[in-house]
Amino acid sequence: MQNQQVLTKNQKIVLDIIEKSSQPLKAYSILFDVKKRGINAPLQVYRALDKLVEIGKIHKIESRNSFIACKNSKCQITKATVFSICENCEDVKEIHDHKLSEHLKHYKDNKGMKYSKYNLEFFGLCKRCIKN
Amino acid sequence: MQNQQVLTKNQKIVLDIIEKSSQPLKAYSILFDVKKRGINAPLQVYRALDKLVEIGKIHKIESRNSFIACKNSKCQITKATVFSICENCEDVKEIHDHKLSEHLKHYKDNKGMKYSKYNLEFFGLCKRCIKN
DNA sequence: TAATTTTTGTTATAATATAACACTATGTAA
DNA sequence: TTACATAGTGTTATATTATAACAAAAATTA
Ligand SMILES: [Zn+2]
Ligand SMILES: [Zn+2]
Ligand SMILES: [Zn+2]
Ligand SMILES: [Zn+2]
Repeated sequence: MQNQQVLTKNQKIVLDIIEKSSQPLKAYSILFDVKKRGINAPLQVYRALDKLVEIGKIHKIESRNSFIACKNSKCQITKATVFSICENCEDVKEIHDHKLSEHLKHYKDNKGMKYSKYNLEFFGLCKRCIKN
Repeated sequence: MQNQQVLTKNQKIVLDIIEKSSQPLKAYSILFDVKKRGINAPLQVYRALDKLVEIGKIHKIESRNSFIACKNSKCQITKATVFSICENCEDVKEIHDHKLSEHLKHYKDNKGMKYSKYNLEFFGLCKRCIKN
């Protein structure tokens, strides 16, 4: 039931802001946006973010310290994420590639480690930025 | 010649500390360690770190905001990195897996993006931590 | 030499994230 | 219902990570 969880007021407010954005948002930019809705302190935002990441509603883009909504219900179970990031315009998209996911999910190293999660970030130039 | 570059004094000091550590180090912990060697300010450390990352001598572990020395000369060209991170003891190892690297290097999405770089972080439990 | 670029040292500050504590709401079990 | 446990809230303060701005020194180049 983890991914059908009832969200609290603050969690809903923060998720709402992130879902309405096409691009990843930073914690303090979210804080700025939600001040008119009664959230006043960083910690209130970070707590909501932590929970939303935990239940898979959003993902953290580690290299950018920012947060993006997940549109794929499968992520909420797998905690396996792949992103494409344009280094020029900072456009970020989540990649859902079944073959790639399977490959990574089943990856085994020779050190006897047991993996439960992965995060892959591709960097480059998006179509639009290549042209310019 | 990028990866045979002559390092400056500060860059050498910082690289030396990181290479002597088996585990990733954080910028301010590096700063603490190098104070006896004449480096006094965060910026001096961050500047050295930036350069060392740029030339591939070290990598940043994005999810941990820490830095680890690279032992594989190939990384210095490819900017393609894979890490395994134990979520219990925080042990980090760089993974060099030719097949995986090739797979990722040649990955193409359907959005027309041109990738020049990637970073993959696997999370789980290391052999030792599984037993305990 | 002079001009240019890179690195340095320094102070200050920005941006990102968590600790600690008292309190409130919600769920679960006598 | 009461008691207890769990999770979330609001708040203040603080820790951690990272960069801006500027003047001076060193290294590179022409
Ligand atoms: Zn997702
Ligand atoms: Zn772009
Ligand atoms: Zn490497
Ligand atoms: Zn471990």
